[in-house]
Amino acid sequence: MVQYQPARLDAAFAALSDSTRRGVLARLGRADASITDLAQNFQMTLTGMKKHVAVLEQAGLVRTEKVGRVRTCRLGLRGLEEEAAWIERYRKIWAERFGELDIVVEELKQKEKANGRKKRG
Amino acid sequence: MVQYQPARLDAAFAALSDSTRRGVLARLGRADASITDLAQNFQMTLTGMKKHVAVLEQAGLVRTEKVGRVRTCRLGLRGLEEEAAWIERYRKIWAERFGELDIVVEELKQKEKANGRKKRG
DNA sequence: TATATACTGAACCATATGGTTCAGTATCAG
DNA sequence: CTGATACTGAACCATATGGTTCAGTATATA
Repeated sequence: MVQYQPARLDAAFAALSDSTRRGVLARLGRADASITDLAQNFQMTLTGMKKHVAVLEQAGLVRTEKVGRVRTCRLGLRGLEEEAAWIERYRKIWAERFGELDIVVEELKQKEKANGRKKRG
Repeated sequence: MVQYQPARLDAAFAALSDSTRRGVLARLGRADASITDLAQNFQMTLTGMKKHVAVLEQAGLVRTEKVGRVRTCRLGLRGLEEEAAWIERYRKIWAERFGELDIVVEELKQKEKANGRKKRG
């Protein structure tokens, strides 16, 4: 059983609720970047970008390290396991509640392709 | 390819960033409820709960209908497909970037069990 | 040493959020 | 008609958010 830590989920979902921050995550997925890099990339002041990075850092999604003048930003050590788990749980509830199993089915199709015959036979 | 609508993701993730609202979704997953029900359930004024419901409604996660005096709240017509897709995409990037493929592997295990032989052979 | 670069912190601003109270309006029960 | 119930809207409050500018500090470069 996954144990949900409310404050953690709060922080992560809040961090993800801003398109600039989602963009920063995508950007850092391609390569590490300095605050200056990110600020230029998203057309924002250094100070503004610093704040976004701080939000991502507090949510554990980004970590940073300052060497000399430059603070390098990288993807954080944790992924989005809890968040994914929460959402998946919701999606199952939702699908059950509506009896519209399309979504779940679509997801399971690949598995079914493989295992389906067992049941069919 | 999934097309991401920033404003929609903003609204949904923002809606999910509050534990009361996540609780409301879980609650509505079990059964429809009135504003009064929810307010009692989460120890809050009607007005306060109304606002939370409004946030969820705007994000498309809840829909409501007023009959007589009572506004009944139900799960919305859309699930969290986009949000799940965004998170899964991030998780893949994250896993690739770290070379720690455990997460992806764990997810793909079932599929691989099925399709693996094709590649192996 | 002088200058440019990279960040940082404080202060400010407008708006949003999460909650409240209070004063309604609308509906249902008798 | 009377009263209770269920919601609604306005107003208020404290705090957070997303951004800015401005004035630093620290580091690299010439």
